[in-house]
Amino acid sequence: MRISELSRRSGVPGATIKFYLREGLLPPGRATAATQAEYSEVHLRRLRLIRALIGVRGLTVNATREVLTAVSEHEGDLHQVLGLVLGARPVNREEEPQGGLGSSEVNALVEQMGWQVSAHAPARRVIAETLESLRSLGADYSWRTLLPYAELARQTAVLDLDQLEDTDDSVEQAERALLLTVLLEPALLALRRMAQENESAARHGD
Amino acid sequence: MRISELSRRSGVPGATIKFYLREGLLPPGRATAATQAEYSEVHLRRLRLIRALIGVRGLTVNATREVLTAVSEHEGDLHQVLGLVLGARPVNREEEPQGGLGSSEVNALVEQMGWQVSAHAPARRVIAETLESLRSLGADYSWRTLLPYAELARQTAVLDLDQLEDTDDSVEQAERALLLTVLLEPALLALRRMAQENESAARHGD
DNA sequence: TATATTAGACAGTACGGGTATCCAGTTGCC
DNA sequence: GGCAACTGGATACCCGTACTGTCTAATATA
Repeated sequence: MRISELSRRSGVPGATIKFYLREGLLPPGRATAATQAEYSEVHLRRLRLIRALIGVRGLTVNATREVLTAVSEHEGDLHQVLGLVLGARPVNREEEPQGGLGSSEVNALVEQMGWQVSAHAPARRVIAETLESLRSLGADYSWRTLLPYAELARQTAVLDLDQLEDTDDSVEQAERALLLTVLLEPALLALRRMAQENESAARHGD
Repeated sequence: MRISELSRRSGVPGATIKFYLREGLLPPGRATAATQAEYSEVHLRRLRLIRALIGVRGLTVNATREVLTAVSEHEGDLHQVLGLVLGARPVNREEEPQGGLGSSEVNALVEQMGWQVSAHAPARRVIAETLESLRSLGADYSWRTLLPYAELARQTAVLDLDQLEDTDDSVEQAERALLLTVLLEPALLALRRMAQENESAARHGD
């Protein structure tokens, strides 16, 4: 398959495919001559995955590359792949040393839940930041407010991991881990919003 | 309070405050002369909210303005405010007419849950898109796969709405609705990721 | 009156995510 | 073998977003 066919079958403009090749998101095709390369079904699949990560989820090109290379380097060790995927931040902001006032709250939350979570998990930052923001806005949120949410998150994670059990193929499993952890996120938020609308309607009549 | 004090107390650069004023995110101060305006605590509070929406959550300036004006126009009717807030999309893409194959799936899901959700809720699109993406990638996801997630989303929404009950002040309530629906989202995803890491560690040893 | 601020307008910047153009090399087909 | 059509790769360019810097006339402050 040449680039034009890849473009036609994926719906992605040729120029954009070249851009992804340049950026290292898509591995180069097998070169058959100086101006000719052969692309496979793997490329097509990868291309669709890239589009989903960038388009459906809002990952940046950099974040997408990091996730993809991490997954393909460690395919086989599901736990490790998950760890790498979980490290990906949707909106990359500069890495500050951390040490804010909210991080001890996160520790309390993690401890209360009995969770085993690495100390440098970006998710810790996110929660600390959110708590700090909420408080700077006057809301008296603490880690205790998040506890029931954490319990629901735990149940969600059980659902997630269940779906990874019934696959043996390591490549398949790695990709599925990606889909579950990263691609499902907008859908889960959307579910919550619909549930909120419904709950609000139920409580305040219509 | 003049702009420099507003800048100092909020930590936001003066030039950026002027930008928000220009963009209509921040209402203009009370003009005392041609080159003098007076800002209040309300401005400070609003400014912090803007920063949280743009910085912590990844809202665009446009989305932020829409949400803020919607909230301040309808403060008082919590259900309506919620509806307006829920309409805000994190990553604004152009509104296509919709009608994809996934939307009937969303209908099935909503019906099965017994939810009352408006037909034009953006969340429907998000779920339909996600389902279509997942399937184009070969995963055999259907609305049934999402059912248990929907149930957890319902429980989350109950938590959310509970927290809005114990406030009478309508302005306070509107702002709290904003915080809960919009600002809490990254934290909820972060909780899920930590729970996934923990669950993965528990299942596959360490 | 001298100095510092200020509001507001406008131009410029940095970055992300692509597009468009060009060109030499290659292929298919008569 | 000749020629149009296509290809891969490099470079330049474009557009939107979120600011940031500079300027100016008016005002405040000492």
